[in-house]
Amino acid sequence: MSKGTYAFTTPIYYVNAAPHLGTAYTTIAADCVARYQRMNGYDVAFVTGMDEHGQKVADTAAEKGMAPQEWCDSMEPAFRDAWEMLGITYTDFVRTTEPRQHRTVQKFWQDLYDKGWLYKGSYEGWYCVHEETYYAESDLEQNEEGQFVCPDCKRPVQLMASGEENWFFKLSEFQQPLLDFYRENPDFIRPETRRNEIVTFVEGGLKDLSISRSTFDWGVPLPFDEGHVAYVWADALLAYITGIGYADDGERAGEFEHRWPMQYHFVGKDITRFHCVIWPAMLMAAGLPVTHTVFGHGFLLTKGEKMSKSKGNGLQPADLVRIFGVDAYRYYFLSDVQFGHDGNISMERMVQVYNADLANTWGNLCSRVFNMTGKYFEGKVPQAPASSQDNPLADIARDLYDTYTACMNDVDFTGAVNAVQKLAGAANHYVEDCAPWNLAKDEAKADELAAVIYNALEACRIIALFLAPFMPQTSAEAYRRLGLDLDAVTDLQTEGVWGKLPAGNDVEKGDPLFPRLDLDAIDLDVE
RNA sequence: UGCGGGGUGGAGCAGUCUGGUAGCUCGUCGGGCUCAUAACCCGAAGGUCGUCGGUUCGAAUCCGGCCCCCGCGACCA
Repeated sequence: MSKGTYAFTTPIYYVNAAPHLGTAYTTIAADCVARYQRMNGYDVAFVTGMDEHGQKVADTAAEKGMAPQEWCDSMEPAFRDAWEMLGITYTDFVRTTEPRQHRTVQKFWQDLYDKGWLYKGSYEGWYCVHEETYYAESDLEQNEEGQFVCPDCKRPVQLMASGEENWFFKLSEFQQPLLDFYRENPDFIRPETRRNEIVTFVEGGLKDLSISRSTFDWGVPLPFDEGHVAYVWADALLAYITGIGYADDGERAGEFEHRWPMQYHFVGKDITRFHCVIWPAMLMAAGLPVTHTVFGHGFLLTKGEKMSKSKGNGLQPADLVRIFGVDAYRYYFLSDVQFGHDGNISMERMVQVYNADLANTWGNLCSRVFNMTGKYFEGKVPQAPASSQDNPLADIARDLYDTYTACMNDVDFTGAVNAVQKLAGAANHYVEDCAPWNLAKDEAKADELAAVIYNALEACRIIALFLAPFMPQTSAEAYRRLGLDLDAVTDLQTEGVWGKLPAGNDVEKGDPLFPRLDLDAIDLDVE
């Protein structure tokens, strides 16, 4: 039945930071794709997880008086619960401390070792613990006390004793192969501005990458040199393949070969470099195909600034879910922020979008149409006269699948939502034009009334259907009120055809799907 | 210094790649309807598209100069 596999990931989130609006944003976007592709008949693999290794994690655990594993375990519920709250339908949650991830990391790097892509060397450089990266002295900055500090995080760096040896991956040999790859696969890095950045960076030359650490042991030991553990990125990136069964000889044997390469890695724009340079080079070295597309989305900004708690604008996902509900939360971030661009978000805007799009347009459409069905047809979908196929809503609905699909395949969530909302707007318009409340006063116009109500109901069904990847709960509820089951949908295209709503179905008015909100009445209580 | 993003009616954005009467949501003003969540529908006002110059029959869109804002610091996508 399946059209094939469709696999993608969010980043494997760093364990030291609980989920926030940013991580939730990436994850919601991925979930929207997951739900969409399932409705399209694909067998979806959606991998997320937690990145738990590295010195910073060990240090944090020590500060808390915990063993590293204990600290990581204590963070898992924060992620699992957040994703459950947001309705995230991941298919695998990979923790980098799991035995299967150890198997992946060891198998992968052993393979690259065997293939001659690694060598042991020392690095004459300065090391920043926070960034877990070495810097050349010429790249360093100095603080007020004259200390050398990390150019990225401004923290003091340590001079690593010469003779300290690490394993290096011959990344520099991939400069040309990567540039060729970018040229031949223009969709590999999206959006385009991100792509240009990466190309410029790689054209500037690549240094070999230190992929091991021997100064601490909180990581996966390299099988060919047990005194070294894998560098965090040499570990975390591989969680993507662990999540689809790489190095699994048990019940998931063969899954990796079936699902790789993936369609997408959805990442924040700050980590596109790791995904667009190091990761494809690692895969090329292993002789594996490269993920089709890395999408580096933008940041969410409040009042034009990056979000932060220290500036007092640290909205938490749970706060917004409490106020708006999970569906409106998802809808707002996916529809109002162009995926790929930075987006300004605010409570004012959220309330505005909620009231305009959800309460007034979509929710109210359901209310008025379902209510009239109750009033004029005893709560049953009227039999549509043959002529009802010919109406302005059917015309719009006919083109909707193509428009919507083109947007969704391009991860243009805003465009997809706008296409659906056009039908909702047209339906409100249509009801106004046809004025069923007048038709109901004239028995000679019973057929016309039936046609109008049927068409309006059918528009509601189709809107609910196409909004389902964005707002799964309310779409399922709208379907239920129409006497249908959204879970039974297996093919969006056929389900989206006009006229599928069966006459005679019971229609339930129900409470408003999206009660209007008053900004002034909202208890922010965010601090 | 450097790298990147951006400056479009009161607010937030789209349009810029592939030049051709400036579009959307909200807000404002006037009108209509009554099925509906003070919702819905119609109409109107409001922009020399940061700035200077160039190319062109024609530029928000292409080219060059300049000005301003933001990110590349922080719990972080």
